[in-house]
Amino acid sequence: MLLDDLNSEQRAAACQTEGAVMIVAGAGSGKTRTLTYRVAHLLECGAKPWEILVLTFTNKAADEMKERIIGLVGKSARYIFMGTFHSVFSKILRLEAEHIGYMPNYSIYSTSDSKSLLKKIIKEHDLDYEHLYKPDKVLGRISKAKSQLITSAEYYFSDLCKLDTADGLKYMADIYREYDTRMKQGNAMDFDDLLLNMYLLLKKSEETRMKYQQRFKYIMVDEYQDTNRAQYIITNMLAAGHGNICVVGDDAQSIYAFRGADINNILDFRKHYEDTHTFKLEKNYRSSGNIVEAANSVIDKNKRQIKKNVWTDNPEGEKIGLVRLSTDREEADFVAMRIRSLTASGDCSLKDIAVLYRRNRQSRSIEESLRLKNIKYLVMNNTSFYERKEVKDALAWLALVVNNRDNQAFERAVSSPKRGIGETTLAKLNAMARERGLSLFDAATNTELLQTAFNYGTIKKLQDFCGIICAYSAKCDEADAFELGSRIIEASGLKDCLRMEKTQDSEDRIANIDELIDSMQSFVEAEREELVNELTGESLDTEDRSLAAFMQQISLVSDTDSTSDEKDYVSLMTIHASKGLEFKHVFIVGMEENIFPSLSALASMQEMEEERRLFYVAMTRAKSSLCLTCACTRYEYGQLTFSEPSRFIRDIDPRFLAGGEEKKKRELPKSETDRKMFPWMKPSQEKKPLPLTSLKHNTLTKKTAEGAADKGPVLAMADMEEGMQVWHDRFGKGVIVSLNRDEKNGRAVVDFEQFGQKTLVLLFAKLRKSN
DNA sequence: AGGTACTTATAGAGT
DNA sequence: ATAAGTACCT
Repeated sequence: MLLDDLNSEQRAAACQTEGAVMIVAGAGSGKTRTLTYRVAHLLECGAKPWEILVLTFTNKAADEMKERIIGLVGKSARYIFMGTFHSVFSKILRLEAEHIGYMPNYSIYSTSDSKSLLKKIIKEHDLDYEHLYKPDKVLGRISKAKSQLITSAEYYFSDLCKLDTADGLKYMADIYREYDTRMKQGNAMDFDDLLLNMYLLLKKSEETRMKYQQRFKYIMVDEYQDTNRAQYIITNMLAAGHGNICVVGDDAQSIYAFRGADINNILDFRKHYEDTHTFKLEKNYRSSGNIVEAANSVIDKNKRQIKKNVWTDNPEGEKIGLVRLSTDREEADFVAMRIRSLTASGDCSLKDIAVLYRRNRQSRSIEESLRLKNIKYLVMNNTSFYERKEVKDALAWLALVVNNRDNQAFERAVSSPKRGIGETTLAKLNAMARERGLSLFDAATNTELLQTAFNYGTIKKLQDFCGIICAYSAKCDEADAFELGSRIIEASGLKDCLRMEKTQDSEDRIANIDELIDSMQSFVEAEREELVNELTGESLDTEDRSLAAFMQQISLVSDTDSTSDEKDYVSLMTIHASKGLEFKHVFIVGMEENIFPSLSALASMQEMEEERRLFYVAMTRAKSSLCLTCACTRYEYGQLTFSEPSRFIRDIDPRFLAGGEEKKKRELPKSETDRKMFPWMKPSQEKKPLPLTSLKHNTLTKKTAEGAADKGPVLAMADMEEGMQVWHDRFGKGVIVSLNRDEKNGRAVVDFEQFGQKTLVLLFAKLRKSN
């Protein structure tokens, strides 16, 4: 019997197929397992695969779950509609495009496409794109609006717009509107548009809404704690007919508030569905007793959370390792060495090991050390492959063929390879096109128009280019992605250019383009296989082998950058990327203030708590061993910087930390120069790394008024906010508890580390930002 | 138009 | 350290 593999609470959750269900699932409590069996159970009870919609947060999670369900119930599970919000919605929007004023072949703009369009708009309006209206910032605000389902037209009247005005960004709304207009003209959507437009589609057309409400009879949402308002509303809309919606989440693992995730969704869920069946999975099957307890002791420090009792009956296991090294290089070497000894003992392979870090760039030093020791590794990174120039160029050609109106793609494709169309020509063409509301492509194919501004040579160049694009666009409906795509890339001449260079670098670039072509081939073949299996015609994603479908898919797929063809490798990834995964042995590196927690989290309590949850996520990835490392110094922006151990280390109950026996093996700097660089190291400590348990108190808390000199300038009232860490020349370090911004009588209650709570008159107190 | 040399800001996470 | 932007040259 299928459900025998579950414990009673898991089984109860899996069997509750009807109505609103909320599963609060602690780390390692068998959440995926429960969801998987729930789907299998639904199918057993007679639901059809295509009536089930499962929304996940990452593609990885979706793929993994699909595989597991296929393992349970067989290949019919392929027809379950399962994927990330973005990929599922992009497929629906492709089918329903005309209802919302789009063409089915719309482009999906990456963040960098969006930013470059914004920059262009901001420049055109003679606004300051370097400081005030930084594309990054502007896109962030637009994204925030969209995640709250505020359209560009509504934005003018929104609270967000008032905030902009307060921040001196009075043209934000205009920029948003212009951006929106251009995106529509270009038949393009950004990531947030996929959600916003899905919402608009359901809202606008009752017929469509009913269609999907009836189609998706059972809806499941994974990682519910990381959904934003838009996702909350849309899933409710889809479930509005039958009310069969099941959400799974853990507030302690909410780590995407920065991207608009709203923890209130979990809380509001039970208000929205009055008779919600709630299940709590608290038994941890993953980690050793020590790890579970240590992680609990950390998350306990957060104030805002739903109380949970995560427990395990796994053996206590090893204590958590803690090592401080002198430099980031040594930290990396240490990790590599430990990995060596883990695998040498024979009870684990590289696949069982992960190195986690807060920021992508930290992978560098780790990679170097691993390479040096010949340890195979794989960096799970979202960008690297598709951000490479040659890949972007090739993709621009493909994008332009699929969607002629894609101006970003036009600009990139027309100038790579170089064909004598430069800045000047493009500027003129841009102006011309905008004046008439045409796309660059349409302008460039309009001979009469061109003759008003360009000489014969330029016109010829433009039209030759457009001719190639046109020829392939005409074949979009007949040829599949691989067939068409590989021909376009050949015709682009990109590879020919590289071939002529004949350098190692150009060889690599060609290989990258070939890899892209390979991925088109496997896209086409994967789809083909599905077609052969069953022909119900009911599943939305079985038939589409077109280049347009390929382009939309890869825009939403994060890439795993392969540095190794081996199957056995150490995994390197950010903590964010590690969510949902587990490893026998986990290293968390860079456990340092200003890295983890990150510098920008210091300002608010909310962000600090999110960082702590992130640490909780990191710790709970480990099954049997966990090792934390930090360095005294590291290079940042090419400059040597000094670090203190992370405050999160203090959050761990010392009972679960290792004493330091294995650390004796490590040697610390002994040379004369090193001694000068690390004056705080006493000779006796040089024999072994500093045990952090003893170190943390003196390093972290010893900080008195003498540090004031290196503090920042005195804060203005407007720059203060509750939860902010501040420095007072007399009372030292503290946190703002409450704030009254009255101009003359403004006061702040500050909780000082060493002096307790004080009320300060802001007019006189010189508060500085503390780090 | 396009290449090269110099300057500057920069990186927090990812669909 | 490095990518991106600018100034200047061919």
